[in-house]
Amino acid sequence: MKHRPTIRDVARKAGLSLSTVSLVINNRGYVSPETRESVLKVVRELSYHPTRSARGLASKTSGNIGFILSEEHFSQAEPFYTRIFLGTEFEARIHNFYILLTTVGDQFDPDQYVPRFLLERNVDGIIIAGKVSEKLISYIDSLGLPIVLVDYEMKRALHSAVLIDNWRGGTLAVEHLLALGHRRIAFLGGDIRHPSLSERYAAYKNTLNQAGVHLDETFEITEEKATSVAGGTSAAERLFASGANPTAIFAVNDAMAIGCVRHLKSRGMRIPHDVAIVGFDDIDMSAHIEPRLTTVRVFKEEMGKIAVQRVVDSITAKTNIVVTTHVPVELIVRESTVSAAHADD
Amino acid sequence: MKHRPTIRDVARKAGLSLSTVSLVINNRGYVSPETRESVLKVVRELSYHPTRSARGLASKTSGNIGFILSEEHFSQAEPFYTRIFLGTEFEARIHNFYILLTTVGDQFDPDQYVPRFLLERNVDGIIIAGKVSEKLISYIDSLGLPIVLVDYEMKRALHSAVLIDNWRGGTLAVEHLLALGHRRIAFLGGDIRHPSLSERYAAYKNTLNQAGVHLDETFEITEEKATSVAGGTSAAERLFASGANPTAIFAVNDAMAIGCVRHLKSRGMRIPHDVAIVGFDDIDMSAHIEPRLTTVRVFKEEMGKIAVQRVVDSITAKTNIVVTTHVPVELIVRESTVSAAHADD
DNA sequence: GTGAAAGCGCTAACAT
DNA sequence: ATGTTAGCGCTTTCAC
Repeated sequence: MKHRPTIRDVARKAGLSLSTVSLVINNRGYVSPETRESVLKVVRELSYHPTRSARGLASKTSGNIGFILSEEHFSQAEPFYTRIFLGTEFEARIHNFYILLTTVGDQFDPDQYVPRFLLERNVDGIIIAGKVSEKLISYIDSLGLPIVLVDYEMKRALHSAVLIDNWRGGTLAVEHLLALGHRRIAFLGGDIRHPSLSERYAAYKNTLNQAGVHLDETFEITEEKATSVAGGTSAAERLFASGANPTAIFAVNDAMAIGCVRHLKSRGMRIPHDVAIVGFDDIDMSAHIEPRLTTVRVFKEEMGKIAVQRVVDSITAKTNIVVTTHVPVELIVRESTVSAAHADD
Repeated sequence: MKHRPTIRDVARKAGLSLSTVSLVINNRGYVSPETRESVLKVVRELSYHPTRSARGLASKTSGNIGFILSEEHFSQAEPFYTRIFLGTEFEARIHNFYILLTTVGDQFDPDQYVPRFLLERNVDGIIIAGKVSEKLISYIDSLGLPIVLVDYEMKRALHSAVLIDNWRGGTLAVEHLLALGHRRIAFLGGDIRHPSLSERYAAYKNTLNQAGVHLDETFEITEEKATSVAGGTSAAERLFASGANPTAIFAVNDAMAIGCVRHLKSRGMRIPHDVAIVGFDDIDMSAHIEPRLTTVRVFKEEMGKIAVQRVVDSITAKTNIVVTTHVPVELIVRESTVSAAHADD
């Protein structure tokens, strides 16, 4: 026998039929223990392994999970979503799936461009990270593929989602600043249309309210386009240009916080002495900038793992239960707040 | 017609045979322009797309490229290899391939564990990042799959490889320190068995030699197990514990450089005033630590892209040309060397 | 240039 | 519990 063995070879050598061998291999149906054992023996002897394509064609499954990310997140190699992606890769292997990555633009027009793995029927389920066009989501729905959203939710919860506990995170961050005695706490936000970010903003306002701190609109920067390092710098510029004099800043994510730190340093301000800063996400960099950044840790790999578990559940169980998971967060106190300025009112 | 169209539907509607349609779709063989156009018209009308599994079964191709990474690199989410991986994802989509990621342990025993995509014939070519067991490489060879190595090379160049120009990088780094007036330049290395690292070490020694600087063995730490941040810290400890008093340090990679910076700071030494430091790799963090790290930039995404191009070449051309690419490097001068201490001999 | 026919290797009814 | 029989949707000789 020259070429690699097929299920036929196994059946022949075991003196059984194709279907019996198939049942054993897929661990399905009822096969007597003796028969099963003899099949497995031959499988071992021939070191037989089913071919993915053949399986796929016959069973209409691919063994793949599609991971959809927005173009900008991917091209920037965003440390946040990259981590989530790596988390899915990790978990996928445990469930014997592979992850197929693709990116999509802001807009979605099915006549224009559709992720290839959807057209080719090359995925059994989809994980979507971050915000994408809702048209795309309904398109995928129409294909009957299970979808799990990560760090994004739609108005009506028709899909399983893995979300950050943004409300709690925002609350923890602001409470931390309050506990340090701060009262003039600014908010540095970006594109607040993303549900994760708007929730952090809401938590900020709520926490201050609860504490009886007057909300000052000049302390809130909420229309910076990009929630990036550059966006953080420019938001900080605008904040101080407006004459605001906060003693603490809650940045909507670490990237903005880092940009903000950069700007404050350039103004000769000392952190946390003059201004304390809290970020959100706990990206790798946060622990390495000077001063090390106090932030709200998000378990990014964990989110990816859970997303895979959910989508695998939907694929295998064929059920349509919608499960929304809020992954807990953790306040990580570091040097950007630790020796906080004293309250001044 | 309820379900998605097959090549049959296209053939029928176009009044042609399956094979003709297939030829058009695959852009192969000779089909008259009119026929071709009429096929494409029907394809558009039905919005037909071939199914990957069916194609794969018939043509014995998968449309996937396997990416093999060592377990430790992956689990640590090593920023270096992660970037290379993202580079491959990026380029793969351009060539209509998907990347399937897997990890392998240090040892390879085909009777023990073989990457699933190899057993399932689910990849058309392989990219290997970093050092893996040579047994694994020969095993893949025996399957007849093209291999491209990234940041690793074997004694005899039987495989295409995408390599860093480590020699030039090491030379640039040390020359930079020499130009700043340093003479007592230490080397902080890790597991020198990795060809990339040993080459950096060799370049270090050669450059000092060329400059007529005496090589002092107490200035060379070359048996630290891990080339990690922790490894850098411990290597730096040992360096100074031995009584060495360098004015500059060339660390074999940024992770070690960062660990070294950490140790120097804890000793109260000022960088670059007391000791200047150069790293290698230019991982993201390097630009964000304090002081910002002078380093040798490696174009990691670029390496991933080139690797995909090479493996796609081998897959499509079916040729066996071995191409070794040395990706250029770039010295990035930052604060960890910029106001260097003065030469003292 | 185009068509007919044979299979790629497997799964999934349906029988038995 | 195991076997028989059809395909899954495509590519690929080989005729014509």
